Order: sequence, then structure tokens, then C-alpha cells
Amino acid sequence: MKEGPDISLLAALIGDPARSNMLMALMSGKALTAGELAREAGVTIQTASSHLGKLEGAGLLFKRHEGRHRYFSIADEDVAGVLESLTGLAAKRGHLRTRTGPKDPELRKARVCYNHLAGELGVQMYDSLIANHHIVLKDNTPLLTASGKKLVGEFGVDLEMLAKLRRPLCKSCLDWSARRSHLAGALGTALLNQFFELGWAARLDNSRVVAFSTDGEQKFRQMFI
Amino acid sequence: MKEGPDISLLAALIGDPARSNMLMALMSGKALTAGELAREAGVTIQTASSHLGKLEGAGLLFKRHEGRHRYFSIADEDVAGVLESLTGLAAKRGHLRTRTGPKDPELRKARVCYNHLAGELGVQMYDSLIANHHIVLKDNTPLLTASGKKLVGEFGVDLEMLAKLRRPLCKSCLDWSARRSHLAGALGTALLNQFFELGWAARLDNSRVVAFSTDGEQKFRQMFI
DNA sequence: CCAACACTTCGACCTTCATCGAACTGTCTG
DNA sequence: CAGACAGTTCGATGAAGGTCGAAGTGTTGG
Repeated sequence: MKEGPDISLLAALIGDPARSNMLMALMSGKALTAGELAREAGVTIQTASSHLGKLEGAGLLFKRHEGRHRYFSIADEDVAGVLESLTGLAAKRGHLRTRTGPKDPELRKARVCYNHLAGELGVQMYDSLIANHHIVLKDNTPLLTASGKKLVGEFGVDLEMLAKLRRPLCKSCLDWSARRSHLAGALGTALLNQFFELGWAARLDNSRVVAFSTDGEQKFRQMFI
Repeated sequence: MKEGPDISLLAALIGDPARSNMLMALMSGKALTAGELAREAGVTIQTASSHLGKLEGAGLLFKRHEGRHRYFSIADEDVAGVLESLTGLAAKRGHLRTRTGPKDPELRKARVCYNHLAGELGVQMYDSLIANHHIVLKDNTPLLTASGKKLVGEFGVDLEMLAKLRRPLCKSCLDWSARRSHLAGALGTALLNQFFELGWAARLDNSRVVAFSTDGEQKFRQMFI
């Protein structure tokens, strides 16, 4: 008995409603200030500061100073993965928030997961990249093939710059709504940014929803058929 | 704000040390009685009963009456997956138990994860099945090919019987020690049972460790080269 | 039918911790 | 330098919930 790591510390941290609200807000991928997170969680800024200190101390959040603001963000993709898998189980068990917002369908269609595209369109992109052999799976890690490099390069993604980052280029991430994988990692982020740059999609304020324009969605579906 | 399912209820349940100890004990895949779980968690049986009621109510555990005993087990593989992913993050963040047992190396090599084989040997089996095209990944779900069916059939797994179960035949499960996938699902369970049947391996008492015999490990490595 | 056993329920206790007011540190603006 | 602003620290408060003793329910075995 008493084998392996202790999960109760981490789970207890996530288990407080105020903290889980903050974490879910940060799953939008944006870095938020302590004040914004306090409003998001519905607590005063003193309380939020205490929570954020604990989350940072446990290595779940990353803090960045900028003038008189402190920006918090999810520490890494491992943390995001745990949160997404917990979300999946909660959804399946029907532990929904008391008031499910009107944005739910949009959320299932396309949303930001930490810093990449999730939802039905995210899954479709991932499936398409694999079906067309732009990405192959090796040891469950997605790898970009020559044809894949050509595709994203022509799409405007600077692969040389991405290679300089320490982040893995490709990762897969499990989707809570579709229960399927989608593309994470530096390439997932770069592709999402490119969709924004080209005006195919835009973020809705204060939400994880990624709203595709009619034209943008058409082009997206054409590219990832 | 306030989008998606509420993860704080589930996380708070897992976050109590007594409950997480019980859950980790049940990750051995064995069904345990309330009394055994109380000892495992280091609390009285009254306290354990209260915890187990909550875990069952949330759908994390499954309860089975048998005479004057109540056997508890992990509800399904989704729950096991969340626990395993939390374990992985805790291990990476160094949130280890105060006393790491002497069994740690054995645990990394081969252990039971809910009801299938995990650890280095579990990952090796999974990689081998994929490398030899006995299993192919489709939409991130492993599928048994014709050659795979032949292999496991000759090994003594009754595929027709497995097909009758409602459980998915193949699933992948992320490993906390190796951080790679291994095989779960009905086939994962059947293969592990066959290793026990053939005497290749045996379970250590009160532990998740799967101890392979010298001969058994040799045959295992030969089969999944 | 009674005693032993496994477990659940109830109630009381008590620790833990989230919460917020107040005071303090550091930063930007005029 | 003063005032506004963002955030942290400290301390008091109070609610939530883990804990266990005692009593109750259901089961087994003699």
C-alpha cells in the first residue's frame, strides 16, 4: 500500500470551486491578471491572491510580472491535459454547472483548449491531417511528415521559428466534448493563430468559443477535408 | 465564463487523502471490501463507509453486495484514466508520498492499472503490437487487425467471448511512469489474465506490482519483441 | 434464537481552510 | 511627491466536512 505519487494534494487544489473556476478560465490559453481571475471566480481579490499563490506553488500555474500587473497562465500542457480529462469525466457523469450557458453548442463546435483548437473542428483537423498522412503517429506522438511540412509551410506557419522553441512541435490532446484527440503542441498553437490572422475565425470575448466566419469555416473544411 | 462541466466536485472528492488512498488501492483492479479499504486509508470503518458512499454517489465507484460484504471497485476505465493522468502529473511535479516504498522500481517495470498491464512491459507490449501491425490506430482508438486476432487467438484469448461483453475490445491508457500509452480494454484484461494463467507472472500481495518470473519475462519479450 | 460479524446511520466534536476587512508593498500617472 | 491602482500579507471569522463513538440493520453460523 501507499505506492506511487500522492494525487490528493493536486486534486484538493483543483477541488475548490474558486480555484477550479480560475483554472477553467485560464484554459482559454490567455494569461489573465489576478483581478480578472478574482472576478471570474466570484471572490475578492485578496481571496484570489491566496488561491493563486497556492496554485503557483504547486506548479499548476505560471506567474509573470508586468508592471503592476501579475499575469497567470496554465503552467504547461500536462496540467491542461489533466484538466481536460477531468472535464471529460465530469461531463460524462452529468456534473454540469447549475446554469449551462447558451454558448454550449458553439463550445462543442470550436473552442480554445489552452492554446490550440479543440471541439469538433479541432478533431476534424486532426483526423484529416492523419488521414492524408500529413501527420503520422509514432509511439503515440504525432510527427509531421514531409507533405505535412509542405502543407503548413505554404499555409504560412514558420516551421524554422517553431523549431527554435523548446516546446514539442506536435502533441495530441484528448477532447472532453468529442472524446477524441486533437492537435496540441507548438504547431497546434501556430495553426490556431494563423486562423485568427487570416480572419477565418475570431475569439468571442470572455469565452473559450472560437467563432468561425462563414467564409472561414468553408475554407477550413476545404483544407482539412 | 462558467462554461463547460464543473470539475470541482470530482476533484474535491479525489482530493481527500483518505479517499485518494482508497482509489489508488482500487487501481489494483481488485474489488475490495469496506473494511479492507478502511485499513488501506488508515481510518475507521465508519469514516470509510461515509467516504465510499460519496464516491459511489458520484459514480466513481461501483458497489456489489455479496452476503455481509460490500465489494467496491473503480466504476469504469474513464475513472481509471483520470486517476492515472493525475498520478502522472503528481509524479512529474514531485508530489511523492512521504515514504516511497522499496517497490518503486518494480512498480515502474510492471504493474496492474485497473485491470490491465501497465509499466515498462505494458508499454513494450503496446508498442510491439503496433509496430507489427497487430493493432492499428484509427481515430486514436486501437483496432485489432486480422494478424492481431490470429496472434491473440493462438495465445489462448477467446475473442468470441470478449465480443459478447459490452466493453470496448481495445482502448489505450496513458502510463504515469513511462508517460506512454499501453493497452486497456477487454483485450488488455484478457491478455493480463492469460499471463497469470500461464504462470508467466503473478501478483504480489497487497500491491499493484506484477512480478514476472525469469522464464515468463523471457517468453513475454520474445512474443512482444 | 443468539452471538459474531460487516457495514451503515446518527450525532457530536474539532480541525481545516475559504473568506474578507484592514493594513502594507510596489508601480504608474500627473 | 501625492494619489490612484494592482496585488500581497495578516488576522479574525465562520462554515464545511472529516473523524469517531454509539447505536442500528442485515447476514452468517452454530
